Amino acid sequence: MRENRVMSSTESSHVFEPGAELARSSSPARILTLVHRHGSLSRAQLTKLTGLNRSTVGVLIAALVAHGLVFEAAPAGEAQVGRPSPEVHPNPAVAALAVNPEVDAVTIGLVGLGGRVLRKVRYPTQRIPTAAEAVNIAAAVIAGMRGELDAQYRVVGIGVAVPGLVTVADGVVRHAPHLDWNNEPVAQMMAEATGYRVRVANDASLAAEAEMTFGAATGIANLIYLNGGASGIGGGIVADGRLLTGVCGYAGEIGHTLVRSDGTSCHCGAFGCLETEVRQAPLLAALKLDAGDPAALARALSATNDPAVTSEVHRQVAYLATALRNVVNVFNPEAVVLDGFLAALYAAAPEQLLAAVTAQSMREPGAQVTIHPAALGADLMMVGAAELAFAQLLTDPAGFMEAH
Amino acid sequence: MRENRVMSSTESSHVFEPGAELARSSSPARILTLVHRHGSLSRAQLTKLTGLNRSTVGVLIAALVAHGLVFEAAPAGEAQVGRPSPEVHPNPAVAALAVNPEVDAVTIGLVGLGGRVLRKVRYPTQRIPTAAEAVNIAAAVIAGMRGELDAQYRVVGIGVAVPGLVTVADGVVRHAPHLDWNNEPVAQMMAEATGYRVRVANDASLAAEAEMTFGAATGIANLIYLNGGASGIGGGIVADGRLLTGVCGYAGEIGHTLVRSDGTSCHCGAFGCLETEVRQAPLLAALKLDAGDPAALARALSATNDPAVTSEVHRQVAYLATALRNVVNVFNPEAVVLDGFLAALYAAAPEQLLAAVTAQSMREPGAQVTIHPAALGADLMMVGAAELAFAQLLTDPAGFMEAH
DNA sequence: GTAATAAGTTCTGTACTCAAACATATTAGA
DNA sequence: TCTAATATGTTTGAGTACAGAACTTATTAC
Repeated sequence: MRENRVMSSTESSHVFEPGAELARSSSPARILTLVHRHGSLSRAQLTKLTGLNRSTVGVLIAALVAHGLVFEAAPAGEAQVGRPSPEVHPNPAVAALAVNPEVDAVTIGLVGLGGRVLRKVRYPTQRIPTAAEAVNIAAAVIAGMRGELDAQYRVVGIGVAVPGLVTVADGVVRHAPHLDWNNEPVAQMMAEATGYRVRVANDASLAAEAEMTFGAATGIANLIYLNGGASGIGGGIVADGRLLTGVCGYAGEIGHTLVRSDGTSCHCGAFGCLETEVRQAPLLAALKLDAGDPAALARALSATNDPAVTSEVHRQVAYLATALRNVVNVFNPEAVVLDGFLAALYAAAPEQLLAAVTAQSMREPGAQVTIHPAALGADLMMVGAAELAFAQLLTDPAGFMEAH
Repeated sequence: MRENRVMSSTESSHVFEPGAELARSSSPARILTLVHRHGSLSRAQLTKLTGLNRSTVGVLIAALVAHGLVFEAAPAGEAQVGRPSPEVHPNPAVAALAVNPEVDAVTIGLVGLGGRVLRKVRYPTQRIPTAAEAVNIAAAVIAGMRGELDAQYRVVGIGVAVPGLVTVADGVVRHAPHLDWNNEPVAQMMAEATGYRVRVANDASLAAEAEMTFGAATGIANLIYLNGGASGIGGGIVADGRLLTGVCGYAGEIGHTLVRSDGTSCHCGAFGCLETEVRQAPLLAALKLDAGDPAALARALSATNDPAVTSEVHRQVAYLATALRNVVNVFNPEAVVLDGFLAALYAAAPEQLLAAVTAQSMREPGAQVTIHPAALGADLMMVGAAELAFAQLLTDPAGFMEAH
């Protein structure tokens, strides 16, 4: 357990160094990552999945057990012929903190190795929080959990999911339009306020990774994730199993691609963006709802047959299809995962969306792609942000445990 | 030297297996790849670049020398203090064949390890070649070179660059609209016709990789490549140093993204694509040229001050900027490389394009991106296609040389 | 109760890599 | 011209990761 220590502002080592995960993923890393992603696997399954010799797998798991990262237990499922293979479980006491500032709340969570959300605290705010306020709220909640954390958990760090452009290397939020944050060194602020190691990234990118790792697109290596929120559309792209980041970590802004040449101008500086044409507000207005809960929206959409609503749904689905046509042609993804009100929109007119995407896309990539609603729901951001904090541990378990 | 043997159609091993390069890039692979990409490097430089111990580097280079993949020579440049470090050169006698079918010709090349084009034969065709004709032409040219190849070279295989959608895993050209090829098993056909191992991929994707490896974007890990040809616009995307392929290898079709909602319909099934709005033909028409040579086009554009030409240039640059805005927001690339008539278009109005891209893109990724004309010119496709054939050798030099 | 099966365990060999000590080829300066 | 400084190649010995073979163990099938 780590001691609760005060950090000086020069002690920058608690901001994760970029390139720390450049080290080629080692064998212990592969095993720990598999166990983390699957929740639990038998030694025999790990042997098959890694392609390593079973004697080697034995040694590696023993080391992970010695480090307290995993534990073995008797097999649970129905028995097979042959000696039973013990199941390897991730140790949920090895945990990561997740922080997700939004326009109306700051959510703080604790996520165990294996991806289970162990604690979640949503702290509503009266107005849009500043970066300093968000950090203070998170730090206060974490301070409140500190006794429990130090007694029962090994916390590997904090992952912060921010709705905006983030330079991942230094953890600076360059521009979060809806929070009105500009050049906020969130990683440093959070590290100084809590003493934990901190990494920051774009929320939709983390969501994309979480959906690939634990959600609707488990095991799919090429996927597009799009989340429709009250304030806009965020996106994340996973290609060949890796999240696309671009040079600075800004990649994935599918919400700001052209879908309508004569569209209205967008806060991003352009016009006719997906985000300006496909919005939650007109749907809620047509339905005379004011709550932004995606599930309620989906229910209301399926219940209504008001032609004004239907027409708005069709209009938005057409623009969404155009955006998807672009990304399907450019990425040849296996799946598109829709979250938030976009999932509700899809549920309201699934055939229309799929038909429009297929018609506009090039034949071959268009025939490949499938569309799914997101699966992780409320815990998505916690899991995604935690993944950010787990990354270094999963890349180099032995090195990480020795260093911390 | 491999013997000239006849292959049966069941002998499918000569189509490269997918996933063959899944093996984590080994140390000999890293050294050979560095030498191949740089043309030559001193042992001291290799030690620094790989981070390996110099004794290890010595052993590895000795093995590569023993396999005849590289050779050492006295250092050429100006001398430094200290013992001179011998330069390691790729052996150009280890070579790959490159084939590039186009609407008016089939080009066959021989490219040595290190990326130098050693031979190039352009075989013009009277009409658009069928897949069988293209394979026959290539096989005939290769048969003609066979004596020289067997005597002086070790040929690692054939890479084919096709302007169309290609399933890389099995080497089937799904759809090449301008060649009018559909579901042509080019890898298998070429393997049977020549006896060599064959891999096939999209031409623009290979060009993107070649520009990253040897051309205008050397060492840039996140780049967008766009090539404007007589028949359309092809694109390739490199993210984190790896070419994006998508699930089936169709990724990169930036030519088929929306730039104009009321644009004309495109052969791809959609409308308002970059490829339908930005075309070489109207530029040539305005200039009263009929040759499609990009260099001549660039010269003519810079020489003219005909307002009709200028207006067409401005119109096309505006649409190109819109397409670039989309990819800049989605990928956050470090560089955009423009080739073919798009390079001429850029040369004609560089400030306009850059200003429009910067204005429309989100501020942060827009500020990051630079625009470059392509550097490799005529040899680009040969180098790119050869890279496809070299891939397996570069990934596992020892294993490859033992097996072949 | 015995065979078949599947898997964990132990032991040994090999390949890769590093570090240290040593050898060598060059420049800088006395 | 000689010597020091420097950078690098070379040799040797040791450590680590991993595979493979032989052996052991726990389960099902008959």
